[in-house]
Amino acid sequence: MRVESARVAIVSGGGCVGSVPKSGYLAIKGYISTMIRSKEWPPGHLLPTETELAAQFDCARATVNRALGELAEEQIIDRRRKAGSRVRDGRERMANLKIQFPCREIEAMGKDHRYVSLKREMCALPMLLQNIGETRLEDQCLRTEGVHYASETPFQFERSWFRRNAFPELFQEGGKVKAPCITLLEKNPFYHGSLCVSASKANHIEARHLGIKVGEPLINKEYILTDGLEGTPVAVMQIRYKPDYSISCIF
Amino acid sequence: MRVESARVAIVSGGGCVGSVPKSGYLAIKGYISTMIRSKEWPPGHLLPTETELAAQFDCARATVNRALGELAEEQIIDRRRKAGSRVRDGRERMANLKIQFPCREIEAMGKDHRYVSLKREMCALPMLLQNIGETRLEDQCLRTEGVHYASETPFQFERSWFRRNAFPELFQEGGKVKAPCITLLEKNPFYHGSLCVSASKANHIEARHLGIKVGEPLINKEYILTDGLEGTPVAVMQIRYKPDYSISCIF
DNA sequence: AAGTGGTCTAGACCACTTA
DNA sequence: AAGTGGTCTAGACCACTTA
Repeated sequence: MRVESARVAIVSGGGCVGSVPKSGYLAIKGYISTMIRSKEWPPGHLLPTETELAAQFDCARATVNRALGELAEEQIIDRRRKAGSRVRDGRERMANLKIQFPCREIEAMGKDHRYVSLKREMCALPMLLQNIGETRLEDQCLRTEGVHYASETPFQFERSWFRRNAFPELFQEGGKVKAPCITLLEKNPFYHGSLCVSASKANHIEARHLGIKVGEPLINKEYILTDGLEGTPVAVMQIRYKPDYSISCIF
Repeated sequence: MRVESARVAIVSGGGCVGSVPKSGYLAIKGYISTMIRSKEWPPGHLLPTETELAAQFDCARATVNRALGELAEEQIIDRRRKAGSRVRDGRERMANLKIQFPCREIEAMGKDHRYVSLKREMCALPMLLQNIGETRLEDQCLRTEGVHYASETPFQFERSWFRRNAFPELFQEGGKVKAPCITLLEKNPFYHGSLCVSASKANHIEARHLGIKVGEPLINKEYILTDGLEGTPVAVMQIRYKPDYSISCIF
């Protein structure tokens, strides 16, 4: 009975077609979304208080609080104590971008993943892996280059650096060399870090191994991975894609 | 007293340094995060039930439910009724990417935004703006080209298409031409849509207006905007950036 | 000082999923 | 049939912010 009255409020309030909310807090969320997206409540508009909405939907304030909390997390509204909830100006939005390491990205396309190692050498710690304020620079680094194949087609050129004391197992490998990303994921599937997307021209090595011409545009992803507990940067992965590759997301 | 016991559990449970949770549900969240990120609970591990955690932290089950609910939303754990909560294998992550229209992106850098219109012409509806299953193709389209300046430096080359019946105001403009994105944001700040990032070579027009050489790599963003209430595609914006531009996010 | 959101409690009923 | 998570209630106390 109570839920029914909320549903009626939605349909009459905004004409939200085809989305029947299953439960109370989603009904409230849908009603408010509709009011905002139909511009009945424009940016800057002050929403009713939680208490008022609870009365309007004949539900507990906690239910309203959940609905408004999710809308705030989705950056549709701004909430401040005493000041109330306001419709945001929607000029900045967030989209969800999927983060996938090379091996996983190829598997997700339904293709076989194969890694061909081109280079493995020790080097000094690059700037990107140096902690801010860090004085001990004695730590060594493994620099790798290799190509990831998606079912016999070269798909990604990878150039990476791994801090030695974070990945001792990478320095003990003999025989067939595994893709570095596989070792990473086996070690810790919950890395945090940053991703930077840019464009560059293919140099001779990249062009040869990706099967394109020198100077063709490449899309680059550069991951900087940090250790989950301490936040120390432990690895840099630079991944280059042929120009037919693109990155998509919805918002 | 109750909160205190939860805090003790965190510190002893995982050695989470420097992050003192302010309230109960964050304490529980922090404890579980630490157990997972320290690999004490590996991927696939079955978490205690909500009831067990509520007893352990001496709090209500709703408090545990909030903590677990947020961890599920962050894709750290998977939750299923009767089956319980399990640690996810972390091979796919999500990062938040900021969506900013050209004018807003330049303002956010603290620079002045100026738009120079290069072309405005009518054309047929491009494929990208055709609704799936749509039969009425009589709708016309405005095609624009222009450059966005960030304090006198050309920053973005924009090529866009706007469905006429969605943006009648764009077709009535006289005098100085506003940047299309400004008209869009004034009309509706809450567009949904998709973003596709790719790379290409600068052609003559793009190179001349961005002040770079023909053939230099560009980063492209292509937005397809849909109407908030009906989901119809109403505009396509192709934005090209010089190769010194990059897109960053954290995860 | 007063209003508003943030969080928590103790209990409830239900939905879903597995055994 | 039984266990688990999903959601809701009615009430409470507190934190923050504005007037």
